[in-house]
Amino acid sequence: MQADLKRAGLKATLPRLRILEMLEVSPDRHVGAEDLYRALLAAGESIGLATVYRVLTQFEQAGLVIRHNFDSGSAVFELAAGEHHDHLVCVRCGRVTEFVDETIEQRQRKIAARNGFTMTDHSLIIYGVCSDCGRELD
Amino acid sequence: MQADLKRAGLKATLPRLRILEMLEVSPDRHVGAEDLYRALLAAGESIGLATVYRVLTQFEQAGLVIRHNFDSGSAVFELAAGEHHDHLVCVRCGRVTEFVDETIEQRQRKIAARNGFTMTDHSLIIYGVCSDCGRELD
DNA sequence: ATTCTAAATGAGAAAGTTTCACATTTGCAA
DNA sequence: TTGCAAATGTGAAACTTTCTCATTTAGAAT
Repeated sequence: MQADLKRAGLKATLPRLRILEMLEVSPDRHVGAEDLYRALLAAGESIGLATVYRVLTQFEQAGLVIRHNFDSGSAVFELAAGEHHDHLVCVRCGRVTEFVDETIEQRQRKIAARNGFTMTDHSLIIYGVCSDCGRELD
Repeated sequence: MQADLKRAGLKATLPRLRILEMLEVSPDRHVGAEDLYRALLAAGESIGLATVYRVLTQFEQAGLVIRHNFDSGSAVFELAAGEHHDHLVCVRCGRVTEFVDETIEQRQRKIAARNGFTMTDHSLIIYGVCSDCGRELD
């Protein structure tokens, strides 16, 4: 925990520990900065919103979290545990499901190469209506 | 031109015509609302920024343009001419290249189905360094 | 343990993007 | 032409994110 931060070259400060903790404990793996901030307040911590943004950006740079720009307008963050994956986002309830598809991964690499790009990252988001929300539409 | 708007159920007003025109003429197919606004001013039009946003949103809803949320923080818009495609974005110069890959399209549909999602849309962005920018790195 | 210093934080201001409200204007049908 | 609903321009407002800077804190060196 503290070690994760040290390894990332970051001082183990209280706000950083709390934010990391919150990300690990959070019911949804994908949370916005504002949500995280409110959750911290609700948990009795007093951490400034600016710190939340700062720390999330540092975590991103350190590879501890991943920032996603879903269609919502504001970014969501996810603990970078485990391997790379892509996302299915429900346009009704916002539910996020993760998936991996090696075929797509391969083709992306090919496409980048074919176009002379050195791929640094990629983002695949499938938007749709999840099974729960689809059922509600009688 | 006027017909495109009528067909979309939108009155053929001057601002809408100018914005559509600008999108067709624009050197990059992918432009931000602010850029578009400044281009209109530069062209001697006096169209409010709010109108640009409003009209772009209407065009999006009418299927005339597509809104993308690249990593830049603000949205970019693209004329919805031609068929669906995905994007390669250069993280250095911002250059956008389009591509289509039927294999990826198919697998996406499969993945959505397998997860009980009714796919409404999707967004695949490959980030990387384009050939020009790669060359500059000595 | 104490002290010291660079780094980190909190608070609020500020910047950037997008939307809203409302008085005025405009497209279009009668 | 005229009338009216729809659209626009302006500026304010909402929202997300970053910045500034005085104060606090983690951790290294005593």
